[in-house]
Amino acid sequence: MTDTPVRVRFAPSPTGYLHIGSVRSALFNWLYARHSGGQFILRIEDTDQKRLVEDAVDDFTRGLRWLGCQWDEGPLVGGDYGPYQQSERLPLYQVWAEWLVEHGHAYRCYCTEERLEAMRQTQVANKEQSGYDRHCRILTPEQRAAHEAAGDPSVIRLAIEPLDGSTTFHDAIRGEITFDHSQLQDAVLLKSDGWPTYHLAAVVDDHLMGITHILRSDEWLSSAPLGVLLYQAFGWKAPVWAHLPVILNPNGKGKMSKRFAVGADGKAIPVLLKDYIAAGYLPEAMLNFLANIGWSLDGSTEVFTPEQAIAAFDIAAINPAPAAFPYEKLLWLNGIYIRQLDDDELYRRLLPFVAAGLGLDEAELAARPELRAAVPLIKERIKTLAEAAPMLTFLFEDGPLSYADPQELIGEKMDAAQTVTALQQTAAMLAALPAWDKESVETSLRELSERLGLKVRQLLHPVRTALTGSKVSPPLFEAVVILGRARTLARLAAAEAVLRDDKVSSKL
RNA sequence: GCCCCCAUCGUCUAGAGGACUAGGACACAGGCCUUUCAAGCCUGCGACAGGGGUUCGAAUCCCCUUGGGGGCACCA
Repeated sequence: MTDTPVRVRFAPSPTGYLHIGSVRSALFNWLYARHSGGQFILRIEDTDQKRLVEDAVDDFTRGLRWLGCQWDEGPLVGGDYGPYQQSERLPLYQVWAEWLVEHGHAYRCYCTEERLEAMRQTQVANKEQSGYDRHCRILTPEQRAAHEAAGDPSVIRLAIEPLDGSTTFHDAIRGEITFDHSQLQDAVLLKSDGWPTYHLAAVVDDHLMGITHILRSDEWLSSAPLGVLLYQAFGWKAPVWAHLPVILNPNGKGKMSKRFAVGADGKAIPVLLKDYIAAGYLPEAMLNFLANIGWSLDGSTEVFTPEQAIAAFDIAAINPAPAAFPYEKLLWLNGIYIRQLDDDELYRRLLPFVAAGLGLDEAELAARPELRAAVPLIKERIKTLAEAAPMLTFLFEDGPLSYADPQELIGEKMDAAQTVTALQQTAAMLAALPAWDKESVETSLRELSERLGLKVRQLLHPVRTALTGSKVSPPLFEAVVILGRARTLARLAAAEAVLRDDKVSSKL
């Protein structure tokens, strides 16, 4: 345990919606905060004005809450270390950037974009190492005065020092990591418009907000020494760094991009949390799934609660290797969680999805009895909430079904005539049934199949197809009950007629 | 190109020198159950990237090679 209370943060940039990889980073931070009884802070890093996406912050807060990772400080909830939006903290960064200049750890650079671009071109042409040539680092006081007098715009750059040294820091997942200073850039800390870059803003905020552990994506590893040097320059106590392994495309090729990901079968899969939400994944499944990428509860337990994860979470146990996104496993897990829900709860969650899938108004759907009755029938058959609607359309169709291929109505090892007879008999039997419940329907149909000398599956095939429009459907006896006697008899008659017509036409 | 990180079944992982005949899970294949499809249960398939060391002993430690990933902006 640490001597000071643990404070971790998730600091997304509102340049896009919540990416599934970011969500994993947020989750690990949250798990660690809860594990150690510390605070989880949400901070918005909106220093790139050009790429701002208007409703991104809303997407972040909704996504995090959907997952169940509530932050202790940040947007919507406040806190003692605010504001939690970097655009509202500009003076802070300017003050600290100035401080660095005054203390010789940073310097103003007056290089124009044109000069920088020309320098890059030359470096590429000569196959030299790329990077800023530190032109303005060695300006004389007179030269600086001249630039200032001329009103030339400037940025503030970090002065890497010593230039021939190296920086070593400890990563809680990977151990000691050393970077030679010859590889480091005199990175821009404050842009010419007075806004900070990530390097400055993150360090200033992490320090001012009392962040003790920085768990962030592996992509930041290369710029970590900049952060270390900055903490040193400021004379601040450095936090613990832990760089989380990146998540790769499911096919293992390249990291999952902001825009799309490639599945194992080469097809695209969603990358944004909101798309997973819309596809009908459960938050409890998503949390469980994400926690299992780069970390595991005990190596053998696949399904576990947030409480279990919190209790067992350990930064040092995180696997440093990049991981392909195991999409198939998410689907499987989601199915597990769906089956764990009780029927009323599943019904509640299904409502908006089925309404959307069927093109019905949610209130209208809720007023009907079919969906609630069908929940137990589809529970074991869906892996996402969105998959329910297509299986249930036959229950909400009030008119006759269309049978694209009448041949599909014909039962196994049966002909059209036999099928017609079977459908007729079924209709007659069901019409006369005294009670309309599952047992009565099942008993009568089983008896009928015996009487007709058919296997149950043989009889049920045409009945199923006639009633549902498909060879595949939820369990038939229950479906018949939900469908009701009127629609059942109407469909049986319609199917029989279609088969007759088809038989006639094929004989002509 | 340069720097950094990583390396166990197809995939997610367990394994922190002897308990490894390398465990679990997804996927896949077969079987059972069965009114279709599922679900469930059972069985099977399947890995320590390669090469050198260190050690009585290496998946575990070191080195090299190879492979994969990430980063090299007035973006984060």
